[in-house]
Amino acid sequence: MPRTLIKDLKGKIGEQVKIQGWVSVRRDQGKMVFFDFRDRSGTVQAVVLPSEELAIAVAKEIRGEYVISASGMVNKRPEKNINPDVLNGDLELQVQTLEILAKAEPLPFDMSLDGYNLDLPTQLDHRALTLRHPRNQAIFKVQAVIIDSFREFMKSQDFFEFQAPSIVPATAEGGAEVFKVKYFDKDAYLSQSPQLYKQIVMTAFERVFSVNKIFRAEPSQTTRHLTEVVSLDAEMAFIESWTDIRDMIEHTVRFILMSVSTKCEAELKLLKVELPVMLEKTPTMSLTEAQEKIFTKTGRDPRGDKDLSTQDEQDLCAIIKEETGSDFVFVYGYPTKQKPFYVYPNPENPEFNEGVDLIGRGREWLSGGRRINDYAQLMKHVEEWEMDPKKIEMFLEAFRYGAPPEGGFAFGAERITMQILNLENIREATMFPRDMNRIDQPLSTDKKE
RNA sequence: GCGGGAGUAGCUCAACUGGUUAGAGCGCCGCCCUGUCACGGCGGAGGUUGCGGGUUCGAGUCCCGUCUCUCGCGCCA
Repeated sequence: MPRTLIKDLKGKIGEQVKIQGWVSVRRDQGKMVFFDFRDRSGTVQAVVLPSEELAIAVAKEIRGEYVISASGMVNKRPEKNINPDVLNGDLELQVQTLEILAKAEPLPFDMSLDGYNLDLPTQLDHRALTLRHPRNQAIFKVQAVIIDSFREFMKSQDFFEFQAPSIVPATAEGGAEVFKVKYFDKDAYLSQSPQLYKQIVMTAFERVFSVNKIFRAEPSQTTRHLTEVVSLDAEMAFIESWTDIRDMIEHTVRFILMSVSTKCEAELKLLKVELPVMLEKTPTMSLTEAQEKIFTKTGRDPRGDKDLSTQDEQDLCAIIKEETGSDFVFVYGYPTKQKPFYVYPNPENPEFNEGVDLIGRGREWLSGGRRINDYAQLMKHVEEWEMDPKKIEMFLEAFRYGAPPEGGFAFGAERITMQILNLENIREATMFPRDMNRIDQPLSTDKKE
């Protein structure tokens, strides 16, 4: 008999079926035994009646996470036994034959829905097991929808997907720390960002995006930093103003939120998450205006700071939420010297640039902005930023031979998953997180070889 | 890098100002249960209180050292 998926059982009431999957829990009633049964498509209750002597004998052996194959009749439950609170609570499989496909050792912790309450390090130490928990599956299903919908929206706007390299030559820019790798008898580095590559590809394909891993050797052990990240990057040519970038960011994030809302209803319900509110037009202000607003509303004075602090972001979001109802705010115009060489300075006030950040629910979601496309201006910045032109020659060549006005943006898939789901730690939104102190296993100093 | 918090059973936690044999829930093992709802009842096993030293009649608790985890800030084009 072919295997039936649990999600298809509703249409098979009264029929003989075979289902295969994992046992989430066994409820042994003595003479009869119940199981909660799980496959990739859903969960259902199976019941073994006392009359099925062979099956009962097998059922008594079964424990959590055993993999079993069960055949029997799909029954509608009697009215009084219907449970509206669980999936498939109105039907059950009445088991006739039971086969154990794989045994499982006793679990190291409680995997039940109610009892699942692990410290994050414990959860990550046992990722191979905790990945099976419905809560974690919900998080990663949402993440898959986020990445899919980014691709879908970019393609709908005629963006071209390219593959950015991970192995790169000498560090082009200061700032973030990089991982050095042995490259035959030479040195190479892991890419921190596809920034320069996406700008190169933009000069050929106009609108480009990439979904790729980036690596950062920042010595930061926080709830929102990883050393290995999935970066969602976009770059577009022929813009008229940095506001074209702001608008594209807004449309992209709106599309992602809508996709999550329609495709992940069950997951959002399980995770008890409400999506943030994005207005028709998201409030937009300069860094200076934002700092002024924080000062007048809170009395705390961040005016003149080179960037928004963590506290500033929280305060600003609270103020904007109260004034407009929006969970998001765009902030543009950062001190030119504080940002990378390629960011476009405001022609009327070159002290400030045309970079823009989207801040939501008190944290930075993504950043982008207009870039310098004029070769002479770019070379002037290369000089002022004391960079070695030889190290970015491929990038410079693209701009030496005609590059249109352009800009782009980038954000981390794990970070945005955390933001959308209101998770407290980015590691929850990462299947196999890498940080200073962990690569699958903790990197304890006393365990070092 | 700076500052705070924590480390007790497989997991999550408790143990008032130092005071019997360090407890509970869940999990595990055994028995019971014909409609359970990630059940229920009875019983049982399970601990070098991270590690090392010190103070004390007495240390999970106080002191010193050390290791690990964690949170906040900084860093993070």
